[in-house]
Amino acid sequence: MGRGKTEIKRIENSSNRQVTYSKRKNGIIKKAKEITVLCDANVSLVIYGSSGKMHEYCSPKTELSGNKLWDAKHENLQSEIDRIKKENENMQIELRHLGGEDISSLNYEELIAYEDALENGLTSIREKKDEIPKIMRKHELVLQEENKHLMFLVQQGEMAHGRISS
Amino acid sequence: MGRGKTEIKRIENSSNRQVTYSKRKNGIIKKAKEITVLCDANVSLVIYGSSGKMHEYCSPKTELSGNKLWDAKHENLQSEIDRIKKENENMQIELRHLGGEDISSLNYEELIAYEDALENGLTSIREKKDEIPKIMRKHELVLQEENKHLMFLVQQGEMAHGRISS
DNA sequence: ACCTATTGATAATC
DNA sequence: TGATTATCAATAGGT
Repeated sequence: MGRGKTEIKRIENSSNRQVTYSKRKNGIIKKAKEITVLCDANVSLVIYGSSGKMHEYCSPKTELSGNKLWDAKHENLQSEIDRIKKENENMQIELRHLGGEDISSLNYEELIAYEDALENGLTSIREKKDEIPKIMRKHELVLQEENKHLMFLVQQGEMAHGRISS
Repeated sequence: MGRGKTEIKRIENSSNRQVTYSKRKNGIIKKAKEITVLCDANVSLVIYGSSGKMHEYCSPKTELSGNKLWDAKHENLQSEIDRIKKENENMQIELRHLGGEDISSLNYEELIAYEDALENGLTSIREKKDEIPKIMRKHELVLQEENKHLMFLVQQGEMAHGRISS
């Protein structure tokens, strides 16, 4: 349309192409708006010009179920990632500090705090560790008792069947 | 366009609306294709008719940089979140273990490993901690020396001006 | 669905 | 860029 029929093929002249792009982009957006109003339709339209500029149109109802929703979701995800990464980093630093690494930057108070934390942890771990042999010993004793009992029952059983125990 | 000017407002007659929707939808998709070819543009277009049917057009290059890319990006982000969360959780558990919490489930070997780790960390931290008073002491000595020097200079200056030092 | 009068979009030009 | 206009393209309404 316009002065002379237009073949649908790439416009080689760069500035012509830019002009046509701009005009037609507006045309499409206008039509999108129109069909939205006329027909109760929902339209989500994104146009990337080769110039790099992006234009978009979303009909009102689509705004929350189309691309923008995705954008929002994206941002949410990204910010969640950032938050978790931050958390992660802090924990890594703390773990390294607890391991005695990268502690040059710590001041005296921080060092004492870590010392306390490590001592407390060590105490708890050692308590638990030292409990275990005792528990194992208990289990051993219980098992030994049970063994004795079982052996007694076995012997009784054999005697009741008139066998001679070996 | 057509027989009589068309006002841009909702078409109340349902079947007319449907017909117009269908025609204009095709028109928009055609225009989208045209701008794609003519101007090297990328278009992502989704139209939801009120009838519930959805139509879409993506220019070839957009197919990988438009909605589908977003989908992929979503998946990437989601999996990154999962990965980091996992990492996070592990670190939290380790931190708690190092603090002597939630250690009931640990076996003897693990307890010993934590004990070693805590001892090593404690050793490093204590070394650093014990260094600090020494460094401060050094600083103090240097400052004292400097003080002495300065006082000497002050005294000399006062004498040169014929004053009597108090 | 097809047809065509008519409006709308736009290519060329300034 | 923006405006103009001759032309082509899209389409509203009728069949």
